Amino acid sequence: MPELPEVETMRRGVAPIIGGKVVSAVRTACSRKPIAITPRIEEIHQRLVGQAFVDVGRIGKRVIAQLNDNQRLVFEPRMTGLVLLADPPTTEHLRFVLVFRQKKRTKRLMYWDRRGLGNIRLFHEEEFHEYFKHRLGPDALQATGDFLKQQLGHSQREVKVALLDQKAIAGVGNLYASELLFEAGVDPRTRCNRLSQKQWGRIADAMVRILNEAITYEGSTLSDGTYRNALNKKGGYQNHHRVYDRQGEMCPNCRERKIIRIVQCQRSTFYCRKCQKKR
DNA sequence: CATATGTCCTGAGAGC
DNA sequence: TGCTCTCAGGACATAT
Repeated sequence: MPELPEVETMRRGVAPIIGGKVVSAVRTACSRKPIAITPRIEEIHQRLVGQAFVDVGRIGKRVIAQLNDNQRLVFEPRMTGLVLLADPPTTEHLRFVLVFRQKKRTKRLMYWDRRGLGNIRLFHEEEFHEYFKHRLGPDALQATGDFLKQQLGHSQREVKVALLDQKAIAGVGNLYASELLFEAGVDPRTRCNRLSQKQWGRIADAMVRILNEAITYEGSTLSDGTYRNALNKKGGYQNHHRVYDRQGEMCPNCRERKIIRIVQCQRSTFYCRKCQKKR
């Protein structure tokens, strides 16, 4: 499930290769029910062919490829989407292909998505800013304690649930929410409006630290093996998770209590009762 | 307005 | 073996 570190890894893999490249063709490629692509593929083809990519950026869990006429092509992988340069895990779930023809060799940027819950959107510049203005908060790597407190400090939601709200802060998903709250020593069930300034500071610090650490390992490839970097290689951070999917194991911090699993908003949360106490 | 729930989708794994 | 059922969860639509 690509969250910020996985999407950043895809971005880093793709950026140096497609920067400056001119699009020669756009294709959909899938026998399955098509994923959401906006606008229609014919219009995307007409608007992209002949344009060059000038930058590949990211906000939260989206890859944002910018063209020289300021259009933005946005990939949102959601659960199982991958942005790839190398051949995908299966040809069956390949959904979208950009072709770059150079002198001799042809390069491709592919979007592969097993479950097909992701989407691709092409925006004009103003359209892009308008669309995300009320949908996405600042990127989670920019988090500070003051900002999180200002955004979420009055919410009555449990903090782990609130951290998944992309309008407040963009990039934290279910896996890294558990990991960063463990790092911060905060009980995931604590209501946001019960958290102290100091705790918000610890949460922000842990957020930036954990996400960056996961980026250095190129993200987490879980037991289903779905997530891959742009070259179709597995990430390595799953071997460094402290709590995620480790219920029943001893807490790596106190080594006294076992990690437990609870459910919040129909999603799994993992934490240590001793190391993550309220207040 | 804030918060909670249902929905999409596929494949892995459990249970019989 | 082979079937059916449940579950995983990101973001949005709809309900409370």
